[in-house]
Amino acid sequence: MSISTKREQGRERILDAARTIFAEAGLEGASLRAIAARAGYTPAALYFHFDSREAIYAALLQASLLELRADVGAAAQGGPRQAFRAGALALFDFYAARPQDLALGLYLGPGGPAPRGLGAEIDPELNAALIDALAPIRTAAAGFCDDPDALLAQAFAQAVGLLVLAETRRLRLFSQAARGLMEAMLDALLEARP
Amino acid sequence: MSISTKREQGRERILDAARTIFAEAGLEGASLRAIAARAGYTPAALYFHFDSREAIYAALLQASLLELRADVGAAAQGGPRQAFRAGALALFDFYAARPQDLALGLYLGPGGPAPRGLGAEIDPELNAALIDALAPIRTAAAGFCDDPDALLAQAFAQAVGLLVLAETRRLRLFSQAARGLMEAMLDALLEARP
Amino acid sequence: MSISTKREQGRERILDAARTIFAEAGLEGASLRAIAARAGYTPAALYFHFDSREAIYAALLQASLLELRADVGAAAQGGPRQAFRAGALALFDFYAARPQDLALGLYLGPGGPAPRGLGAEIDPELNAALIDALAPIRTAAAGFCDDPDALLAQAFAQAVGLLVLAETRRLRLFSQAARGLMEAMLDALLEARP
Amino acid sequence: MSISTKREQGRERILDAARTIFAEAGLEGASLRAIAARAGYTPAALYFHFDSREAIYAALLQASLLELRADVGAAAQGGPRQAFRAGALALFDFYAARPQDLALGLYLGPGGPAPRGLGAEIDPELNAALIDALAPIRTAAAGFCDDPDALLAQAFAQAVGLLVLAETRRLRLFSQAARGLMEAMLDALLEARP
DNA sequence: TATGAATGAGTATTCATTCAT
DNA sequence: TATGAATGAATACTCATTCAT
Repeated sequence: MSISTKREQGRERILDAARTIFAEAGLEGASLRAIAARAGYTPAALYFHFDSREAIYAALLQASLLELRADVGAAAQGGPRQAFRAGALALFDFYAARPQDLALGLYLGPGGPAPRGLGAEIDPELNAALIDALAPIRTAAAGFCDDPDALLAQAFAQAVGLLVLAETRRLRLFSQAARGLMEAMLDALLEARP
Repeated sequence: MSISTKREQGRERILDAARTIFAEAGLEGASLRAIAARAGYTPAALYFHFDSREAIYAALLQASLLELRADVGAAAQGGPRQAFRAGALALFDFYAARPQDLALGLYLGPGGPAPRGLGAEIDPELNAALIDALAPIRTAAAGFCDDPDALLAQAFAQAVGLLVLAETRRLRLFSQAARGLMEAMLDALLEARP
Repeated sequence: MSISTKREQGRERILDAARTIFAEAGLEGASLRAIAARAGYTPAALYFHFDSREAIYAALLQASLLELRADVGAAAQGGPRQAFRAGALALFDFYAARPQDLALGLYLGPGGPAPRGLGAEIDPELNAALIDALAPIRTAAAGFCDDPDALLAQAFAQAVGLLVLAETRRLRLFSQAARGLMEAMLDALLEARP
Repeated sequence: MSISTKREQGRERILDAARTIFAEAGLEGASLRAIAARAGYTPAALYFHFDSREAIYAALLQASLLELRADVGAAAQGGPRQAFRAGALALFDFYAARPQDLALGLYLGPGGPAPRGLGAEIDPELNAALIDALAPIRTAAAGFCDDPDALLAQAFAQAVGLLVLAETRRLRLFSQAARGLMEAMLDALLEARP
């Protein structure tokens, strides 16, 4: 157990460093060297804890998705329609507060939005975690309509779209009004399924 | 005319090469060297036609936005509601067919979705081109509601969100059903504003 | 004559541009491109007026040495000792006022003080111009001692040394007191040859 | 000890290579790549030992100044006047034997004699080392006159001027007679302060 | 578990120069 | 006389990764 603990400590030290760097410099600046330096390690040392730079990203994303699940799960309470609305807004708020996690989640890394996957092995695991995190929203949707996947997808897409456009400052109004637009869109979706 | 043509030829040769590389390797792989090699040029030769690598990106994006404007303008015909719907779907279809242009448009370059802008000087010009391209959708929306900016933003965000999630394969269903979801969402938006 | 005039005009335009760039950015920044741009020419156009970048430098230096000769000649008046002193000080003042010309004169270009010569062909010509410019000082020295070359060399070296050290800020005091040191050194030299 | 030795070995290998390249090709040719190649290293490997190309230059200069101090200190013995004379001649001899060190010392890099310093942080350190190296000459001067700074500056400037002019072959006679001129100048300075 | 040392491939950009037109 | 187009070689520096110790 002490060994396992020590191992965990090393991992956490690295992940904390990575989080800090991400917040400060984005995915771009989060080079392995930078993370190692911040963690007080040599670059080579990171390879005892992670297989590659991508594995660090993946671990970070995994942790982020766990937190997302907690947030969404806590919010999606009450009747189905209200739970759906609150869960989707929690999703929005989560990523609004941590834009780097969204970038990580989409792996908006060097190369754009579809950078040949996150590495074949880790993808399924992460995808499962994502589906898990969104499950409460889907479950709520299933309570009042028969195509919950569609509703979930639309809400998710709206959140991601609004946040990406807000982050990239593609339209002025987005920065301010994004949350209001998200709410209005959810209301429209709900109204359309009486 | 022959002079202008020759100059234009060089630019087009480079832009075509850049387009090809983008499609093959994404923004990530579209290094200046790679573009030059594909165009059959020396890296240095590109600097005769463009001031920097970013200027090539900008030219590519500019051209893309012009085409988008044409597509959207052509589609947004008929009564306001129908024009809105058709224009937004044209926007969706445009980027569905050319995902790299979306990456370019968001400049999802190294560093995630908000990489400190495209360089201060060219940003405004490109943003204007984007607003221009979306104008027909906004105009149509203004024909049947009093917050056309909101409607435009929601439709734009939905398209971007769906496409980004489809491209990144974040949810299985997206790839197939994205367009249907886009349509349904537009219908919900329209229904909510009778 | 009109042809010759036009040719001369082109040369002067380039040399003026080069002088400006030198003053602003030093030898380092005086690339052929920069000079051409400042002159309103294409880089390639300069090759109709000069054989190479070095040839431009050489022409600049040639002109500078002509001006130096004028200054020194005008100053080296009166009795031999006084003429020597005044001539040497004129030399000092000349380069103190135009440090870039000193850099050019020594060709303190990339590579230090002895960068394999200024190009074999132009060297002799420039050297003759230098000897010419310094001739009044030597002549004056010949009026009161029998080793005028030594005196000239020592005075020249002292001026160059003081100015180089002042320019490079190697010793604090140099910047202020350099001229006083030059005078005192000349006086010591004169005293030593009564 | 073995660790320190190995690390030192790498640094020395690089510095030796740099010295060789300097001697062969001057500061100009001493590119990072060239140094690395000569040392049998990859360019990237140099960054393990030094922070930048300038840091290599600085280390070289630092070492040179230490040797200069030793030479000058050893020579500046005996009564004040004799110590001054011998110290100044040691200075001259030192740089006469290693002209590249003089170039380095003046950092006669790209851009002429005053290329905006060696980088703000290392400058003071190197300047201190220079002052240190010259201290024995100054101390000796203080033993027989009340403006030792002036005397030091004049002697230093004369050495630098003679050597620069000799290296650049600006005057034929310099190459041969430079040391004699240096001696005569020192004698004149001493005579003028009885 | 961690380091020191090193690699090889890569980055964008600048340079003086050439040559057909 | 001048340009537009292009070259080839060079620049310092960064990257993720490997491996012996």
